[in-house]
Amino acid sequence: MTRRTGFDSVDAAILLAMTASPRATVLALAQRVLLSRNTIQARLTRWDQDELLLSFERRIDPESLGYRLTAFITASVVQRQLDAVAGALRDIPEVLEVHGVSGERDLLIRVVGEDADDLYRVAGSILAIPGVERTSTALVMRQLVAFRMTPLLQIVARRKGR
Amino acid sequence: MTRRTGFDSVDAAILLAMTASPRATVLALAQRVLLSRNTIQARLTRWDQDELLLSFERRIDPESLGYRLTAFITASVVQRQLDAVAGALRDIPEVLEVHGVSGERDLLIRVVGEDADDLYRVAGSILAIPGVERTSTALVMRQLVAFRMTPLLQIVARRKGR
DNA sequence: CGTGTACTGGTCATTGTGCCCAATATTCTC
DNA sequence: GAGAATATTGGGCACAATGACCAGTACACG
Repeated sequence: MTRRTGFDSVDAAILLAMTASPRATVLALAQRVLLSRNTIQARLTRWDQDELLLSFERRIDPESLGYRLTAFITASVVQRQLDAVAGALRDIPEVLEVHGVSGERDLLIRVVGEDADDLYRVAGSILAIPGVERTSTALVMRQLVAFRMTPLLQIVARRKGR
Repeated sequence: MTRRTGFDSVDAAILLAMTASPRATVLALAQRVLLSRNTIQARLTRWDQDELLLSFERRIDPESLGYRLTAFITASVVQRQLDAVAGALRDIPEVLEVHGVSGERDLLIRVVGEDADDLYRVAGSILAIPGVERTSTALVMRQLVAFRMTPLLQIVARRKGR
């Protein structure tokens, strides 16, 4: 019963509809996707049983909260202290996301700041974490492509199986 | 009327409640935040009038769609062709997000792939875009801190003004 | 070819929604 | 600090949506 599988093509179709109009009711979605209300309901229920959707926080724009600047900071860390560093990063509110990556640098950190000074302060407090060896900051100057999932959803929605 | 301003402390409180339970009804939110139902309703209405919330797509996990690998690709581009490159990137479904950044590299590109081969293919098609000079790929091996907004929300919720 | 799963169309009571109102706080502006 | 503009409140209303059922049917898989 607990499929534990991800989204199938039907899910993708529903997700597309929801992306188009997030406030839509279940009924509205049903006729948009040409499925019965019950089916939609069942899917939705499964989604939050299996926790397939990511946190709502993702829909909150830092800019609307007054954090106008975003930057990506790459950092090299002493491998032994990786977890400690991760913990310290978690304690910095302006750190929104941290990835452990392959390549020259070990961490890719997404941070925000209210303004240039603020961002500078945040960058400083990251560099101050014991175990962090080098950092370099790349300021986001322009959003060329805003986060999107639609193209992939369409692909998944099209492929009939699964 | 159209405040066009971002979120204030009350909004932040509501957003926190919504983050805690995204499926909560307006009534439930109201008593959680200790405000009247009408106030919540008014805020919500304003949010989607002013389009303060980011797209629902953000809540969809690529992994649940079968795209198990994520990578960040940095790229240098011929400045003149920046817009053309951005356009070409937009045509690649696996490209989820593109930022124009300061620093050595010009672009920071978030991509996904079904597996290593797929990711390699995607990286290749980016490198093939005219105007792209160099790229380097950083594979995401671990999520140290998953995207979050709660710490900032709490800060904004606390500060009484605005 | 049989069995289990998913989808359907239907009904039901309950709850939430969107909208209205007038009264009262609160905040802002001059 | 007076006055005006704006937010919040509590109340009420008709309507729509929800979640929960159910039995019948289509479908896919082994």
